[in-house]
Amino acid sequence: MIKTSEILNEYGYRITKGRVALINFLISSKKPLTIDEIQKAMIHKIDRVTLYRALTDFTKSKIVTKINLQNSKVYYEFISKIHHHHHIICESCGRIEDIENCNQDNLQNKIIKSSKNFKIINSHSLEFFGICNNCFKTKSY
Amino acid sequence: MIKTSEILNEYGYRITKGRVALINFLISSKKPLTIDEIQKAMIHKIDRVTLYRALTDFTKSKIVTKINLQNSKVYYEFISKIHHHHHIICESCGRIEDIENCNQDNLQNKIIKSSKNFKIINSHSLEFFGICNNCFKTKSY
DNA sequence: TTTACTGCAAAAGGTTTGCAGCTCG
DNA sequence: CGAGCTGCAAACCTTTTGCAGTAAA
Repeated sequence: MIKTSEILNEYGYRITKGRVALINFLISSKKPLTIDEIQKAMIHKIDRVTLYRALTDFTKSKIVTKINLQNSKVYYEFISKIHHHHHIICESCGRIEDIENCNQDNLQNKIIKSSKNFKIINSHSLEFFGICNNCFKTKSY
Repeated sequence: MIKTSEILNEYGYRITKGRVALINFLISSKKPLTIDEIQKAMIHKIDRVTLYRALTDFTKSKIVTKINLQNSKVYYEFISKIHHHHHIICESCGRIEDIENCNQDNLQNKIIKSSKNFKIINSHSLEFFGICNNCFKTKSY
């Protein structure tokens, strides 16, 4: 069980009702969420502007990651220190599934070796786009 | 040498001065460009709104791809049918380098096998974020 | 001639800023 | 008490829409 207040403390944030609720919601959701989804879930608990400010802070502190799933929508997801993962998103309905399998270390090493302009890689993003089984069945792709 | 007018024809677009110039510029740039960069290069040749419309059309036709390089900036890049590639972007100066090495087919197969919700993957995005050699030297990371 | 493409103005969305008041430490 | 956090209004920036005029096929 993750102690939300400890996370906030660790990064020098104050323990406020809004920020605690936000982190808890992100943790429990276990998937990338849009600002709208977050705000709907937290209505009357936190203002939209405050939400933006908190998410910006948390992104800088790497408590949260900001993801772009092509949609031109921005998603936020709690960063689990335990498992780094990626996503596959359905281009039809937007359903998101985690992909645990990553194993880019090899590739990362190869890239560093062959690049003449880069020697440091800090992170990467890897997202897959497809059609989920449900949409495949119901919408005849 | 790629014939721009043939590309436009192939997808049923008209051969207009603006669209020809746009595709030519994207091809010659050989890297992802922001709307601003494109517009600056094409000033007095094409209106910003027209640019958006052309890029939206071309993205739908897969002549061009829209890329999100975390920056919260949107980039557009001409899709070369010859080599599928990815990018590494410098988190300090925004420099972008191509990565030819991809080889995600294996991973793609594994994902399809292990996913219970997805059987079709249409595409993927893979971007690396780091610090380029130049920024590393001059800004002491 | 027909319909796509274009440019301008305006609208619509999403995100950020300013500021005064509140609250955690 | 002081700095960080919050909410509201307003500003800002990017992208889209409406519409009339222009140009490609």
